[in-house]
Amino acid sequence: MNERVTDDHSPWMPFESRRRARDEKREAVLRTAVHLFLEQGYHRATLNDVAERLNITKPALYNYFRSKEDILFECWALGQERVDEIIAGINGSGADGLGKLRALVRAYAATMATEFGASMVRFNPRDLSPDNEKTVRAAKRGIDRTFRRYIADGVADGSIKPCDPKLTAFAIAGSLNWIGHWYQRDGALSPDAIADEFAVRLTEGLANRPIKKKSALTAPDGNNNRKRPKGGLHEHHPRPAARAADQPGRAGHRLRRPPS
Amino acid sequence: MNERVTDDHSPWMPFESRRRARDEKREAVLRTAVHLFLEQGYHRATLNDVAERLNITKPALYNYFRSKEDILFECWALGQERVDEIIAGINGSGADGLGKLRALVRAYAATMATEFGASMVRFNPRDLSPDNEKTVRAAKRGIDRTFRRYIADGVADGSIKPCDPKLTAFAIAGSLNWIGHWYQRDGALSPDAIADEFAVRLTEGLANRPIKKKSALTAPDGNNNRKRPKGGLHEHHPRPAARAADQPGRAGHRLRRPPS
DNA sequence: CGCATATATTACTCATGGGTAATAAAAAGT
DNA sequence: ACTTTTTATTACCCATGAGTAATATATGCG
Repeated sequence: MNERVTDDHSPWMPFESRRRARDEKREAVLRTAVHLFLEQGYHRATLNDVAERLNITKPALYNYFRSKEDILFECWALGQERVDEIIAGINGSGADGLGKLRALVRAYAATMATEFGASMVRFNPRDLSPDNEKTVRAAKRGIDRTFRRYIADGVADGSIKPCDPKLTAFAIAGSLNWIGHWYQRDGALSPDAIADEFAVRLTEGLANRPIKKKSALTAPDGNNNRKRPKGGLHEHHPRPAARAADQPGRAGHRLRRPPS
Repeated sequence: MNERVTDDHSPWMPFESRRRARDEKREAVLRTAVHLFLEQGYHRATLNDVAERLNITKPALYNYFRSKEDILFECWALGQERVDEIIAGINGSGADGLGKLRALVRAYAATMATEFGASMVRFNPRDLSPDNEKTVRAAKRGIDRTFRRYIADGVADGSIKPCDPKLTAFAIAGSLNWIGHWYQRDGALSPDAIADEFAVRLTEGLANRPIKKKSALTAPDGNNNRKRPKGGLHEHHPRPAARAADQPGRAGHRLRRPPS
């Protein structure tokens, strides 16, 4: 389709750069929004605040998102996508229960030190539409199940001392989730330092063997992912067109898109 | 003053019963409010909701509280008072570092399973007036310092293995605070069961000696305090009088009172 | 009873902020 | 250059809900 590249300029450049510019702006909105939502709370932060900080005006935001709630949900989704990647990576590794648990603790702790990660635990699901709320709650249960499964696996394969997987998972996940509440991105502790410390401390009481090494497999990007969580952040997001209620809330997962 | 008890009815009865009735209503407002604030979030729950559930109307609430924010703050204060009592009790005990830490973990966990306890970690301090926000943040720092101090004491007296008190305190407090997010008061787990389990699990990795007994001194009321946290809930709270801005936000701590 | 005080109701005000309509200013395409 | 599409702006609308004024109803009390 349209492969007439007769003259010397690729006809794809404009399309591509336009699409990229759009997604970069979209991303900038989410980064600004998650920052303000965490700083002031979802209800106190206004869309005017978000727009003003981006040097645009409120209605411009509606070229990229359908509603304030949509923005909230997309912020959450970026954090969740990161966690999904982490879990997929660990499931693919051949580690035993304790190894998988340590890897999860480490990567999850680092994620909680990002703003999109913190949004997963500091946003109130009740502020979302019923559909989006269901999606979020299901994802939270999924994370909880993963913790419990790794623990149960470890008990089964002997790498973890016998314990109640449910309460143990709550205890560990609680410690990690709380990072999203106290971590100051301008403070002294680096996300990696916290992640390493927690990976050791939260599992040493459970382990049947001493700690060997920081399993690096679970943190594909070694650095802290401050600024622009590069996960699945570049995915089209076509555009709203003239305003007209059309698409429902959104499909199963990912491939979210604005109005039109 | 006024001890003329010439006729057969104590002149104190009416005053007293009136004052008590008032405080009971005040308390009922707070219990309803904390429930709705936790269930729907502070901003989604309206004062009409609170009033309706009490079979009164919104303006009636202003006989007991100066503002919605005042109600929010008082909910938090009840949870905080309970924690203050717990810490005071433990400080008075002669236990060593590990003993004090275990006692705190146990009592704090049980508190987090109450609605007023959960309000301490689920309410956003940013929703409070600047003064009240300062009070809350100071109290949070105080709790954190207490955890660190008990841990440092334990390391010093040999009852706790060497560790970083700061991160260890964050880890333990995070686990406990998270209880306020997941605990369902209509679920299977009793607050005591959770408290016992957490007291053991969160400290076993740190202890230099095995666990001996559940230190009962820190939980004065053995039962779970479902319904009406009887702490410092009865304390006058005079009344608003005809509406007129008068008293400032509130003094140092406790002895809070309505408008005028 | 009859005065005073406390408590509650009905009927408002009014600031806030999400969302939209109409339209202008850029880019892209031809 | 001219047309179309995308992106942004200005100027609104309007639902919501906190808080208030005026007033009515209990309750206490001499």
